[in-house]
Formats: sequence, C-alpha cells, structure tokens
Amino acid sequence: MGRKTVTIRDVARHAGVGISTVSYVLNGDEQHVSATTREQILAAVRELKYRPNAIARSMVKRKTGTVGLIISELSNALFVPITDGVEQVLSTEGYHIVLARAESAEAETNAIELLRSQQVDGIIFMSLSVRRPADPLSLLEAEEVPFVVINRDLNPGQFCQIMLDDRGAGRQATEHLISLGYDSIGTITGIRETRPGYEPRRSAVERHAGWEHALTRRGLLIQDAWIVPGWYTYQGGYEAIHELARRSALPRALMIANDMMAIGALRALAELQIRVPHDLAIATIGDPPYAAYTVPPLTTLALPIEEAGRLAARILIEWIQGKPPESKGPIVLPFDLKVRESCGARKLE
Amino acid sequence: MGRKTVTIRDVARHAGVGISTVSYVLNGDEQHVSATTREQILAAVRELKYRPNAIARSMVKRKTGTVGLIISELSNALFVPITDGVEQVLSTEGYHIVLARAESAEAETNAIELLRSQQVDGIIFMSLSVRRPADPLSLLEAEEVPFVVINRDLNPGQFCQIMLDDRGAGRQATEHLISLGYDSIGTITGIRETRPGYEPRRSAVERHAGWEHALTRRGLLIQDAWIVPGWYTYQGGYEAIHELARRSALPRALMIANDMMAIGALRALAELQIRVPHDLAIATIGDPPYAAYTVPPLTTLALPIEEAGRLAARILIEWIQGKPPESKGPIVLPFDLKVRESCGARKLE
DNA sequence: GTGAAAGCGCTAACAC
DNA sequence: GTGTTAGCGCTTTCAC
Repeated sequence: MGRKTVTIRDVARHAGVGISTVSYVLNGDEQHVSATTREQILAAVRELKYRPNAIARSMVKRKTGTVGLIISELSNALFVPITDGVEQVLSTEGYHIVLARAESAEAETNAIELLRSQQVDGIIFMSLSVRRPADPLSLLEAEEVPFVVINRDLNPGQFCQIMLDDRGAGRQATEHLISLGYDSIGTITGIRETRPGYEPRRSAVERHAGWEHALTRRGLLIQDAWIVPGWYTYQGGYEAIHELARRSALPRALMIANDMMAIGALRALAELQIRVPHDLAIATIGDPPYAAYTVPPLTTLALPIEEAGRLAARILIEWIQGKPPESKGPIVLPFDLKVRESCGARKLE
Repeated sequence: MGRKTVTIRDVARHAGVGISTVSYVLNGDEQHVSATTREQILAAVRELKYRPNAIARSMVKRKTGTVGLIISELSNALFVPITDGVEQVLSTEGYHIVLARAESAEAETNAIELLRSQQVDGIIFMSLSVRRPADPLSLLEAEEVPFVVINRDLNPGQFCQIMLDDRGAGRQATEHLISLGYDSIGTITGIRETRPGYEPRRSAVERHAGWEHALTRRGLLIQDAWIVPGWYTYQGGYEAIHELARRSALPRALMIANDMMAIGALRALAELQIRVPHDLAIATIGDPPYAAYTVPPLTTLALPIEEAGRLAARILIEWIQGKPPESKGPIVLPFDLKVRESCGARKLE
C-alpha cells in the first residue's frame, strides 16, 4: 500500500540516529531517550509520514493485537448487539476484530484454522444457542489459545462461557403474566426439536422449561393444546396463532418465546380480530428496537446481549494479557423485564 | 498461540528436505517438486500439525489478505446486510474482514490509519449517507490504496463509489401511490436538516426530492402541511403522525421516507383509529424482515444493500489484484418495489 | 528438482 | 543514551 513504504530505517537515517532509538521513541520508552533526540525523531516521523508496520511488529512480538469473532449467522438478531459490545471494549484496548462467519460445524473448524493462521491473539464465539461438537474447542484449550464462548449449548464449566438465563427469562415472562391475574397461559415455542433446516436450540428448550416451571409452581394448568411451535420465525408465530385459534378455546395469555414470533403473532391476531391485551395478553422474550412500536407495544424480557459482548471481550483481553479466567463456571446473565402494553395492566389487587 | 510454534523449518527438517521445497509444496507449486518429495512433506506437515503463519507470509508478500470495513454505526439497519454481502464474496476469495467503527469524521481518519498500519490490502467504507470531509479519502487515493465507498454523500465520480438510487426510490414509492388513485399524498421525511445530534442525510434529501418530483410530474398538489419531519426514527415517525393529525385534514396517502418511521407511524395511526390503508395509504422505503408482518404489512422499496456489499467487495478484490475500476462514475443501484397491503389495492381502472 | 541465502520491517538484547 | 545485531517465519531469486 502506498508507493514506496517508508520504514523505521528511513526515519533513523533521516533523523541521524540509530534504528533502535527510533523504536524506543515509537514505543513510548520515556526514560531511554533524551528529549532532543526524541524531538528530532518525531520530526522525522512527521516529515516522512512514517506509519509503523503493525505486521512486522506482530512478527517479532508474536502478538497481533487482533481478536477473531466467529459468528454463526450475521442475520441473527444477536449479531449486532454482540458485535457492538465486543467492539466497544476491544477498540478502546487497541485490539482489532477479525470477522468470520461459520454457519456449520465444519465451517467453524475451518474458521478457527484460518483465524489461527492469521495469528489472532484470541477468539470469541458467538453462537445461536445450538449444540455443536466441542472437539475444536477442546483443541483450542489444549493449545492454550484464549477464547470465550457466548450463548452456546455446551456442558457448563467446560470452557470459559457466557450464558443467557433463558430458563429464568421464560419463567419471569410467565410469572409476570400470572402476577397480572391471568390463570390460563399458553405458549408459542421456539425450535425445540429437529426439523429439516432447523437445529434445536437450547434457548427454546430452556425458555419453555421456564414457562412450565412458572405454571407448575403456581399450580396452574399446563394444557397441551396451548403449546404451539413457532420455530422462532415471524411466519411461524403467525401460523401458530391460527393453529391455536383452530384448536380450542384460547388461553387468556401467551408467553411467546421470541420477539420475531411475537410480531408474527400480532399480525395474525389482528386478522382474527383478537384484541391484545384485552382478549389475549402477550409477553415475549427479546427486545429489538421496534418492540416499543408494535401495536400494542410488547412487554418483553430484554437479552443482556450487548453486555455479554462487552464481558466476553474484557475476559478475553485479560486472558490474552496473561490472566486466564479463574473460574470456569459459566457466567449467566439475567434478562431485563420491560413492561409495555401487550401484557395488559389488569392487576388483581 | 500454542505452546511452541512449529515452523516451516521444522517441517523441512522432519521431511529431510530444504526449507524452500516445503514452501513450494505449501503454495501448490505443482511442477517444481517431485511427487515423492511432496508426499513426504505433506506427511510431515500432518504429523507436526504445522499451520502456516499468515503474518510471516504477509511480511514478505506485502499483502495481508485482509480488507478493512469501516462502518459509521453498527446499530444502523444497513450494517448487517452490507457486512453480509461483503463477507460472502470476501470469504470465498480467501480474504478476511477487519472491522472498524468510526462514528465521527476524526474517528474515521483514525480508523483508516489503524487499518493501514495493520496493512489491510484495501478498505470498504459503509456510511450512513452523510457528508464528511473527503480529505482522508483523497489521501488514500493519492497513495493508491484500493478502496470503495458505499452510500456516502460525495461528489459523484470523485472516488469509486456505490450509491443507492434514493431519489428514484422516493419517486417510485410516490408514483405507486399515485397509480393506485390517491391524489393527495403527504410525506414523512428523514433527516434533511441539521439538528442537535443529527447530521443531515443525502438519502433524506433525495427521497424527498423523489416525492416532490413524482407529484409535480403528475400535476398533484404539494401541500406544506403534509410534509412532516420524522428524523428517521421510530419515535419521530410516531410523533409525525400526531403532528399531521393536529395540523389539518389528512392526505389520502403518505410516502414515509424509511421503515423505522413507518413502524412508528403505524402505531400512532392505530392509536388515532385511523385505518391503514382504508383511511390513509402508506408506502415506505426500506424492507427489514418484519416489514411483511406489521399490521398491515408495509408496501415498500427494498434497498439493494446486500448486493451493494457484494459488488463493493468484488470491485475491491479486482482492484487489489491489479485491476483498478475503469470508470469512476458512481454505480447507482435501483430499489425494488414490494407491494403489500399498507398501500391499499384500490386501483382506479 | 532441490537447497542456501537474502531479505520483508520491526523489537530487544547487548555492546559501547 | 545510543547504535549494532540477531532474529520473528516466510517467500523467492539463484546456484547447483
């Protein structure tokens, strides 16, 4: 890049000093160099428009100042906030993100190889909450590569991982509905089972378990007819409502396992002239920016996903700089309840 | 990374050959090496789990195989599709993306410096359509760094840039409404003027001009009371509707300059019991995945933004590999009309 | 066909 | 304080 690269050598010559002196100045070695020499060198740097070659530096320091970010799919709603969070702390610490997408397990192994040959200092895995072979991660661990995993279906404690409290979210959403006085609460579930094109998600299973748990704890009925799969998609949520309406009398409220399905559901409900929250109250999980602008606005549990990104980045940097995380217990982040209108306000008391 | 790195040297020793022979094999130099030697080397590679050091290679080849992607803000809706498109072609060509966020002009200059010192082979700029000083870009050009700019307010023909046909989009959206028989058409505009926290956007100005153009061409009235700013935000769209309702009799249709404002507008309209499209038809610009699931689903012009990303990446790679773009005329990408329900179907004929 | 050697631009001992 | 030098891991002439 650029016609003829100016090197540290040129600077040294131009300033009439040795090459290492320039290096000292460039690396901010305060005590080593006299003020006058430093000035001369800085002047030469400016004059020649010298730009240090980070690659050459990496070569000798055996650190690149880059971190790989492996993402299962860019179009996932979690991608932006995660990346945002990661970028926030990484950039302030002077690290760069090298992006890699890995939609399948093989692609992931591949991505890891590629990033490692790029000599990244560490890796952050941001997954959908699907299960994938742990072997590539074990390998990384064996070779002492710093890495942290966000939101993957793994054995707890196995690696340094950050989890979201999906079960708690399902429970909280449901309990919020219960606390408002609803006593018949159905659910639209995410991808809990295999189906062509869909890998089951830990989050879906967990959120569902949370729903179940909340109901049993309060002694409320768990009615099979009120459990409808929505496959975590807009269309799935839309169809789930129609299916539900076909099946039986509607419950009074619905815990919908993610926001996309909730959006789809809202449209179906409008078509069926079922009023929300009057006829059917809704609570969901996931808080995209537009959740406050649906009709009606969605009561939901916001995922602490940006925070997860920041946390992952912080842990990773410390690790890279020599402080591996002490405990491997998974860090579980709580969700945050946003009460809006879709749940209704009809408190019992 | 990894305890003791195995180098090409180790492989050579292990295979009992010279270091350069290994290099040949690794770089797929077919004719240079005999089949038997090749096999020996490959065996050694496998046995030692050798992983080439891309950094060292970059050092001598003076190419890193990385491309910088400078983004003004991650939370912008364009970020995901752009990055997706860019990543698609870059990864198949063996390039890596180094991500950089640059919210301000200074941050951008800074990001450029950082990426260059990381020796990226080229840079893609993905901006909101704001105006920013062109100096840093001129500098890049002067130093013959390959780069392409997507969606920025720049002089056409100045750099290699990909533009979206925002004026055409505004016009098309409006014309579609006209073709359906609506003869009074208002608009909610984006950020056309400076306001604390908002930089004016070329896209907003252009889309508005498109609206105006469509109306004048058909001899329809341009009524000031029907022009309301919505600042490109959900809340802005929401407030714009309330403002509009306050001002005067409503127009029969509305061209809303982006999808976020349309979502906000939809909610305000629901509150005011104004039925869409029956009382007020809506067409907008921007087609997020949920646009088909609002109530009613939005008629909109989809931005060809993923394609823009792909295109940018393709052009950049060619440039990096020695073929700079011949014409600097900006490449203007057309939008794609998606007819859904918010515009109504009341054709005149 | 294959190997030896000269760097790519930089840092970090180690001399002076 | 400052300069000399030996690599970091690799590619690439250029001999053999």
